[in-house]
Amino acid sequence: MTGCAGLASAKRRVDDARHRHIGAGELIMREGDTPDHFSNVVAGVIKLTCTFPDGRESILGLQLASDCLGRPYRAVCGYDVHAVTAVHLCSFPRRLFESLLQEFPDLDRHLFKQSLDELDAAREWAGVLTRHAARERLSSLLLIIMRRIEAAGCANSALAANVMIDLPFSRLELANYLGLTVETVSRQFTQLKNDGIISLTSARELVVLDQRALEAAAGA
Amino acid sequence: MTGCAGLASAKRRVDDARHRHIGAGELIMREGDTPDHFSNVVAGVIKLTCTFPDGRESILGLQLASDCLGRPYRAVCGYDVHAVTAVHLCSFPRRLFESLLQEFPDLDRHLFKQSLDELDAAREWAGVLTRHAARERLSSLLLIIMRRIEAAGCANSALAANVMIDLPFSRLELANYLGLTVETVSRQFTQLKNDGIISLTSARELVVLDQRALEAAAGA
DNA sequence: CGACAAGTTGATGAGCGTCAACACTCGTGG
DNA sequence: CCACGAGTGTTGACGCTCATCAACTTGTCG
Repeated sequence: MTGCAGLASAKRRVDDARHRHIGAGELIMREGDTPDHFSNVVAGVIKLTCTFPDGRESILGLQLASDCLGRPYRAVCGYDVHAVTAVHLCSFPRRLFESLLQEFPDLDRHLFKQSLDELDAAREWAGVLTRHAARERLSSLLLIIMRRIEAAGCANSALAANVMIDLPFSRLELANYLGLTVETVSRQFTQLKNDGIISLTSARELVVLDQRALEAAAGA
Repeated sequence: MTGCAGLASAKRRVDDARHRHIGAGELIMREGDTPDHFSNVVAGVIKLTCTFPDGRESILGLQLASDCLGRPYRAVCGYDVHAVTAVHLCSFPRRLFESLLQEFPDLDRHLFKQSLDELDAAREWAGVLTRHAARERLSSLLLIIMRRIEAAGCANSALAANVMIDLPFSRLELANYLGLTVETVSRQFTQLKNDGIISLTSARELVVLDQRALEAAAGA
């Protein structure tokens, strides 16, 4: 994974790129905002959420390292954006960024490709959410997180050894992402544990003991 | 809505564009295919689905008129593609299309913008699916279809008059899209009818009598 | 008219939401 | 060092919603 290589090289040529550090839980953008900056996620986890009139919050998607925040050709933001963990951003003024896009077609193409990948991910997630069973949903999410960890490049995971996952999410966030309640999420965790599929070292730290079984539990 | 204006103008300059007509229910692409054509949807409704080992099918997304089928920078298809209604496509050989993209930056930008809109739609849909109640889900879907009908340009709907919806989907397809069963979908329809919110003239034809109430039922 | 698919309705049970009590962690202050 | 409290996670009991299975109705095409 070369990540946002085009962006990075363009960045070096531009003085105006600003680094921003954001604490865990902080609000980055609100629905309806028209941010004047375009950012690249350097580190951390970001959640895109919407809040319903009844107070429930849904997590619509995530942005991880090398993902982009904000978009060309569209100013307004369609959802709330929060930092889940501490986040490190690299920001460009909007106008500068759009001129960069014209100057560097490769950059434009890279962003296009990346947004198509995000589209795939969003649709895959919609597919997970159509599966009713709580166990299936949680297992699917764990597998997706696992894959992203692998993609991030820890070579040892290719050994099919037991993979350790450090969850960036609270139980409530998991529930909001899965369309379940905290209690149900918790119960599914202990069930997966009792079935010997995972091992919980702490609330946010777990080890996948049996990947095959986890995939079976995900129903795919 | 000018639709795929750039594509259309490019099309006129190209002999190789082929028109394809596909019957309702036919398979257009299978997951894993590497189609050698890139198509623009002229008319009809297309569903993107995936089938799970247990036989259940999920609808991941839809493509309507002016949407595109196939994508630049990625050959393999991640899901099955079926015609829901009769479909009219306008297809370009893949290589030709990719050279067109370089020749016409406007076209590239248009497709980029469109894919970002699709990303928004996919995330919005994920948000709907996190809401548990069957009534909320079906109401949300009806509203989304309504909006798309309006966007397609029937001026009279702006009058807030009763909107007629001609569903392209069977009950089973609705169920697969909503993550519910046929029976539950059917029950929700009759409940919305009994509540005076909609009126069912036939299984696939309904009138929205009270849009406000439908929005309330959607929970947003 | 008959046969098959599609849709509706009913009865029943399982799974998840809800409410409530309890356990654990962490930080603060006596 | 322990006491206390707030925040977070877990477990239990119960009710409601939706999936399941089944019967029936409607529509469509030969």
